[in-house]
Amino acid sequence: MTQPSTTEIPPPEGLERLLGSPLVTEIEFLTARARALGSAKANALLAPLDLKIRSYAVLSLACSGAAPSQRELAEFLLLDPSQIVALVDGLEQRGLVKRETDPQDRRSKVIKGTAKGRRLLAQAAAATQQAEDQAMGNLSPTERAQLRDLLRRIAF
Amino acid sequence: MTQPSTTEIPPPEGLERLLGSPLVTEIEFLTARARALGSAKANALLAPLDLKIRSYAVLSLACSGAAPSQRELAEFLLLDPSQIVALVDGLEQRGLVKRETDPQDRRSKVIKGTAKGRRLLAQAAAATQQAEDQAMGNLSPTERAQLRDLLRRIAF
DNA sequence: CCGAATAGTTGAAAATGTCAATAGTTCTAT
DNA sequence: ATAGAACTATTGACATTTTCAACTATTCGG
Repeated sequence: MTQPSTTEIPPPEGLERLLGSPLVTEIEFLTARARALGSAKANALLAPLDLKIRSYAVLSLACSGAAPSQRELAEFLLLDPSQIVALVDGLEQRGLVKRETDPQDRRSKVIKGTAKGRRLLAQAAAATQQAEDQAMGNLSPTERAQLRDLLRRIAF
Repeated sequence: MTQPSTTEIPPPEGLERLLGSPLVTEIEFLTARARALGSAKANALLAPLDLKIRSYAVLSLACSGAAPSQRELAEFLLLDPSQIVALVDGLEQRGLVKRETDPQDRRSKVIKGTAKGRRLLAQAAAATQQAEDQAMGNLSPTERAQLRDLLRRIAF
């Protein structure tokens, strides 16, 4: 005796009921969900290159020409300094980045991408670009630009 | 020439240099950073109520009237079902929600907020609202609405 | 020069995420 | 009607991530 058995339309997802919840109006929830979906996709596309979002971000900044110190990476990526150590260790062992002690301040080490690192970054950037395209398939280029700008203003 | 070092101007944060990095144009990175900042703030404001973002989300959905099953919560919050068990356990032990086996399908358990749960939710919602206000202080009400809509479209 | 502060590193503990196995229930196809 | 497939919640193991407290080397301020 199931009520919606005979001629009722089965909901494709069944979660429409929850979409009306007040939670869905909260930016915090929406960013968390968008991030979870996006990073899952990006990680999947980066996996063939033996990178994750984290290591990709470090590699990208290392190759950007900005020559960030590990402390700067930690602050920028909102990670604990000890995590940066692990990430840079991994990339350095693969010959993708190198540590250089800053002559100005010999406590700090500047992270620079190697030629090999830049080559891998090119592929990785293509992968994340693809992930972004998939994630934002619903949005027009204008809307994507809008979203980028709005996010940038709450992310810094 | 990327060296504007006319005089030694110590930057207030020092991270401006990294803001020009290509990484900053990637939505994935921006949502991750926005989410990290936002959830840190929200968690801090929820801490006095002995809630975290996760438990708050479950409580909110439980009290929404939608009477979600645990499987639905898992899918909606993009969490493993086993994590839902733990979250609901915690809330149930505090008398904030209750489990009811669905008469329609006795495998599934429907989560409903109690009166006590709704009272706490009211305070918690105020806290997250405050967190959101702080996080989006830079944005006008119109921009906030825009951001919400754009996020909603990539989050589902 | 000396003490305070900082950058990187190490290691441990706590929190999260992931996954496989299980019991009870429902569904599907004979 | 029933056997087998599929699904829900649950448990427990295991990996990953997060968080934090030391410790060394170096720089900074007085």
